[in-house]
Amino acid sequence: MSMTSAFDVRTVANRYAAQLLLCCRQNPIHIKYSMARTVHAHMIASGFRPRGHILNRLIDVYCKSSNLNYARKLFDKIPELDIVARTTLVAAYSAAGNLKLAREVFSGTPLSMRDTVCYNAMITGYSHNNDGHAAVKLFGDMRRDNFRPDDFTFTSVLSAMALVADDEKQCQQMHCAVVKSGTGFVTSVLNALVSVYVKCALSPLVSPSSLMSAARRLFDDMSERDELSWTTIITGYVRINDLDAARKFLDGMTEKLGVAWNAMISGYVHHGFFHEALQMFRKMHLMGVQEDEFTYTSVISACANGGLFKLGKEMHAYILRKEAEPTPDFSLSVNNALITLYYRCGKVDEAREIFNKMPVRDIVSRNAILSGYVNAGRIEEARFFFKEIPDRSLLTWTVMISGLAQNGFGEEAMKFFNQMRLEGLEPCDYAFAGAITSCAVLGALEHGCQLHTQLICLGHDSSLSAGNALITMYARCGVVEAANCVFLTMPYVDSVSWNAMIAALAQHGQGVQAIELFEEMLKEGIQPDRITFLTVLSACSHAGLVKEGSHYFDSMCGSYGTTPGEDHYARMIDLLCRAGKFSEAKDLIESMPFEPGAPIWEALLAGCRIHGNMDLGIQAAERLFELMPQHDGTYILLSNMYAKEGRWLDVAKVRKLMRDRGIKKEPGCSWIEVENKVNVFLVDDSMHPEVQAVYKYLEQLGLEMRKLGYVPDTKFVLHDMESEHKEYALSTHSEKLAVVFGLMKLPLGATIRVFKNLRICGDCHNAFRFMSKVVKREIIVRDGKRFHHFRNGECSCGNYW
DNA sequence: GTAGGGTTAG
Repeated sequence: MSMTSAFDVRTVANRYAAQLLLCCRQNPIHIKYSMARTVHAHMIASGFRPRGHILNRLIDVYCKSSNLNYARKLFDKIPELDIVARTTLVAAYSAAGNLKLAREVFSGTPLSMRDTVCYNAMITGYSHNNDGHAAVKLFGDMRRDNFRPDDFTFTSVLSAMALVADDEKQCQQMHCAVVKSGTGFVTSVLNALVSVYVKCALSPLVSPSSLMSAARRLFDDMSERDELSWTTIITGYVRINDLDAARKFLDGMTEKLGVAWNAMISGYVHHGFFHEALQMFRKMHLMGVQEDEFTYTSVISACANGGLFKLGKEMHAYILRKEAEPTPDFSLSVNNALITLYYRCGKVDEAREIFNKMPVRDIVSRNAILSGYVNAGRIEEARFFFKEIPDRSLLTWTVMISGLAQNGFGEEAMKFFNQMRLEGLEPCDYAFAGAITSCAVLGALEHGCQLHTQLICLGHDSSLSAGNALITMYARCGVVEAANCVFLTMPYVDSVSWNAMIAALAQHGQGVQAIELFEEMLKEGIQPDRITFLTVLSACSHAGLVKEGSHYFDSMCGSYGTTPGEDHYARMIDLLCRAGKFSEAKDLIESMPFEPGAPIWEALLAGCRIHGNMDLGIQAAERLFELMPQHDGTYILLSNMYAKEGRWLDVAKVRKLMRDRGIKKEPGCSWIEVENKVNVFLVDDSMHPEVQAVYKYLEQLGLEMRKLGYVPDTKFVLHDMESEHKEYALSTHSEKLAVVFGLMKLPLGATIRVFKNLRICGDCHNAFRFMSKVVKREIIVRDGKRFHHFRNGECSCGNYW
């Protein structure tokens, strides 16, 4: 082999260096990566060993392409890596989020080789990966080992401290160290110090204003200030919720710094002052302050959160005009905000169109689209989209879990929650809220309680969203007291919490208490929303409070400026019909500002069923058949109306109609928890030993009841015309099997909780009322969205039946 | 070879 001259080596090295430089210029990272790999392959083929800045550049590109394993294979084994290469590796590994690798390289560097810069890189690594404590500790080690911290060190360690500092003493100690080190005049160090004070101002242990004034004094004494100095003070005021001080500070600024204005605008958005945020933007525009993607994202988010869709669209048009050729960075954040704007105003397809056109997308874009599908109830698309997301974040899972739960897919939501944990993600309070909601949907009280315990253990018990989910869960599982306990012990509540608690009382027949709670809510100055009114109207309906219901319905448009929607009208019709006030119900329907739709007729039919108002009921059913001929609920309501009057031939006609029109009687399934074991009942399982046992018990019970003289007077026993077991006292719906199973297993006085995947029908309702009296147990049945509580022959429920 | 902020998803 011929000796290569020094001259040749230099030429080759220069050529490679030039090639690498070329491929690193203005290319997306994956292109840089593949170009660098090609150059590298040439080096290997020609026997050239990269060193010095060529090696560093290669390391940089490989690491940034997040192909860490490949980078490791190439570089970790090189024994003679110099301190510069090692520092590059440390910085690159930690920038890619892999602290473990960074630490390995750092620890593998002997003390004699280390310098301040490599400590700085490691401290920054910790700081970037949110490990403030480790950064501060390494800073201590560094000083112990006699390395002199410089201005870079202080800037990094202070920004790490801003993650964890929570008392004034720590701030002052660091302040002293800065002064002693002689870096106390460096702007970046002082900025970082100010932000530590600002962070401390948020700690519950201190007085925010005193820490904030310390930060402000530091700022006032600075000899040189840059953009960041101003911005830090503004965000400080914003964070301690002193928006006026922030605004005053900004107004006093002589320089026109876009970043500072951005901080102010986002502060307003954060605290819900959307109009103020937009006003700031207008002023900024008029004064000619530089706008950028941060400005636009905040402003669009103000429109999205404030429901100002028209303005939002105008902003969209304005941005398109202004930024003819946006950079990928610009369009990423702005488009993400736009996606949110569009799906929030119900235009998921427009949002998706923006997503499709985006040059670069990230996890935020994907999560936003996923939320769009979920919020629109387009679960099938959400499932598909979720599957295609490669880099699922905690939020991705959370959106999916709560989306499934809210759309009634409780079991699937639970599966996702468990899967997420299996993949090593620790659920946040929102994820818990989703899982708890799925327990509410399933009526899984035991599981819900377990989640409640875990929530407390993980310190999420003061969470608003989890608390709201717990109220609903306990209420849906029949434990109103627990719901109330959660409501009373929550540190912060919002209108959702109030709504949930009012609904909890209403669902359990405590209509009067529900109204009282509503009045209390008004006294506390909480603005009722459309959901509140829906809940209050159904509370009135269940408690038979016609006068109060009408009053609240009227006050909705009057005092609270909300327009009643079709659902509100439907509740009013329900209220009036339950009270037998059919002519008033008819008047109300005629006075409606829109054509009555299905919910209105359904409420009317249900009311007619209760009072046996056949003519009107049949009219309502006819309208429903026109509007939605395939909806099984209408047929069930109608047949129950006939059944109640003993018109069995008409019942049979309705059943025939159902068969003729191909409306399937869905296979019902019920389940009951006894001694922590879940027992599932399907009507089709008649040969199952457990079901056989139930039949046997049922037979005995039937005999007993006949002996007591109950059976001959009860029409419901014969109602299920298709049952093979009609000779028994109770016909064989799955929920009845479950209840009877409960009677067999649970002692007198116990509460039997049954959950059903379909609506329970009229004869079951009668049967349970009757059973709760005869067998002296409380029976709680949950079906779909409704709740039935049977006690001593009475039923309180949020239900038409 | 190393540093500091303002934004977007529930």
